[in-house]
Amino acid sequence: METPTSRPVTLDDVARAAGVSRATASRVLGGYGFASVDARDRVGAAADRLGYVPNTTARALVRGAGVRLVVAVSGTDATVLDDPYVDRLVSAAARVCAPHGVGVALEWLPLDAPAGLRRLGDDRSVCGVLLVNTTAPVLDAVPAGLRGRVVSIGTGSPSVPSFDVDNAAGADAVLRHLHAGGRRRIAMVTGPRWLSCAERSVTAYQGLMRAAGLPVRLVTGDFTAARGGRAALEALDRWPDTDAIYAASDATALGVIAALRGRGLRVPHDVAVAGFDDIPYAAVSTPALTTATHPVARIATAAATAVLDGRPVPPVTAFPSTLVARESA
Amino acid sequence: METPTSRPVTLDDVARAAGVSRATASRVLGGYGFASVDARDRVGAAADRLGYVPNTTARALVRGAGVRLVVAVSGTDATVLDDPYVDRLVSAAARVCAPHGVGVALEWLPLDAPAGLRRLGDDRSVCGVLLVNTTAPVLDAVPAGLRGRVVSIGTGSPSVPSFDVDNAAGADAVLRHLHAGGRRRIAMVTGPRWLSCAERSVTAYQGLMRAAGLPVRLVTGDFTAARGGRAALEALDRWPDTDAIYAASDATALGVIAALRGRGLRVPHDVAVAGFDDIPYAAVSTPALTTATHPVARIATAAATAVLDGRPVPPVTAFPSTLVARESA
DNA sequence: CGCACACCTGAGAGCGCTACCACCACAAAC
DNA sequence: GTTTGTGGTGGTAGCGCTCTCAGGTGTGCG
Repeated sequence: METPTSRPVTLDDVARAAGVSRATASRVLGGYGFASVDARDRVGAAADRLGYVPNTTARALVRGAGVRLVVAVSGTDATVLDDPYVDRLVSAAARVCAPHGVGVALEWLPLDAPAGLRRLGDDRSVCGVLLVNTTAPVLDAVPAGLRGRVVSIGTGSPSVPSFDVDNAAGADAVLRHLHAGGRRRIAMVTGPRWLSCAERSVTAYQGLMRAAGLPVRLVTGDFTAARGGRAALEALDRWPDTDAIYAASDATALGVIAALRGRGLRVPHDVAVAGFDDIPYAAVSTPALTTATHPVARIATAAATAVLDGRPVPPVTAFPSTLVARESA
Repeated sequence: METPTSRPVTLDDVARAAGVSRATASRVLGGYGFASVDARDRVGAAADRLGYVPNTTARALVRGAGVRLVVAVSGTDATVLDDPYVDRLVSAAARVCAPHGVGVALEWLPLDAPAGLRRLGDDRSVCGVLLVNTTAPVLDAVPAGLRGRVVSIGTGSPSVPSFDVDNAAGADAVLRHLHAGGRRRIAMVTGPRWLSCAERSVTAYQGLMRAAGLPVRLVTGDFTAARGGRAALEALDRWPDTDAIYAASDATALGVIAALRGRGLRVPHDVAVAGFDDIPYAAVSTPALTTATHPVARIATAAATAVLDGRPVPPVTAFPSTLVARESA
């Protein structure tokens, strides 16, 4: 297939073997400009024979294109990177980027130092940024040079298009289901309060409760199961007659169920529990978790594709969230 | 901080601003070779003032270094990429690679066409490969040019170092716990049978059962919850007196528990269930899952660091797995 | 026949950077 | 005085590729 020397096959080698100039070989392999059928055949054959693989790095350098897509996750500390949600985002992005010769990097963007975005904007090896857990300060810190190369997974801004699940619709569907099931004293375990996109479901919850003349019972969570459990107990202590708990994430909901069980409360008999995300484990939990879908992989795929394409994107792309009614509520 | 022109700041700009040659600026910023204190100061100041960020792409090109680390997951079809295990691997790798200016790509390596590795070996933009779900054909397909740049997460070979959890020890710990709890008719739901590293726990199971004079009851799973549930029912149909099920993964175990519940069987009263991995949801499942730890992030971090460093690595690095006894067994 | 207008080609100038090499200054050793 | 360093520096040749540009060769048309 290739010469015994370990030197990698370059475009020059292919051109020489095909008896054409490097320029012609580049045109054929790059699929642009003119090239005769003869040249096309010869170059193609030579490339196959030599096992030529274009050097993405050199190509990126001359084209001024980037080779990395950075997933920048905001948060108070680096533990935000431990979230399975981030794992799914990164993984889906890495899958989309692979055929383009682009790799994905994962970074924590401290909430109080969003200036780190400057560096990303000045780094020509970065072809785009996926902002996760966006907040207003982060959006403000996006340098002009990054415009068109950055999208947000969550809340966006006029200059930063956003991709996210329709949080409000999902919350709405779940809460209506709870209400339809006869629940009237519904508490909510929120996500982190500084996270603007998570606040949408809080707003939806508040709106629905007020409209129905029901009490608003908010306890703060952070999307994790452990915190969800503690939050549930806190809610129970403050409002012992609570008959349903809506958790901002399935992980939280699972923690809530475990805590409830610890208190000797039956789900859904005593307290109904519903989550958000429809993670794989929701279907096999005990009881099976009622929740709303959150197409994380699809969102990440769309966001990464948008940056990779570089074409203008509508300011907001909301992915529908639908109810998945199971046993827990 | 920088000129109003959108042209990115290059090393030339810094050198000019500092009144030195590009070579000197490169030495200072690269931290190699000689440079007077004066030159060091001037270049450093100029770089700061101009907001210089080195172009990783150019650096990689001239150094012949790669800019991507490819996570190549073998499997019968592309659904292997949907596994949360892969998500964690990719995410951890992306975190380690980020400071090095390296991005992570995720690819499916068809089990029957491991020749895809050739391409990765010839691609100079690839600085390394993380083989996941390795099998003998995959290891055989690793081209010589990739030696030293590829490591396996799972089983390795003389030329491909491996990083993995100590599957046998984990299985051993869990099974001994089951045995100590009085269980004698222990079935096992395996991982995919073609996956050599997963077979280690099967071997451990078989060895332990035979040594204890207990029946070997194997049903095939694929690490997913859905398949785990079906496998559990299959085991129950074949051996109705089964009093414990050891699942090769926590996801499987969760599926097993759900299926058992569907049959009206109580866990652990009627059938004890244990898993492997200690995923976050294991602690909050109902009942809380007994399992053995699997430090996925640490493994991926070590593997990625190894390829990034390029230093020789011991052929096998086994990460300990310890029992986490909870309620389910 | 000349002219336009295709189609096709190769030379060559970089992309931004590293690293090799030659060179200079100065000091210590012979 | 010459030699041998040793710290410090700049010139410059590339890394492998793309893409502009100048220059072909044909064909159709006035």
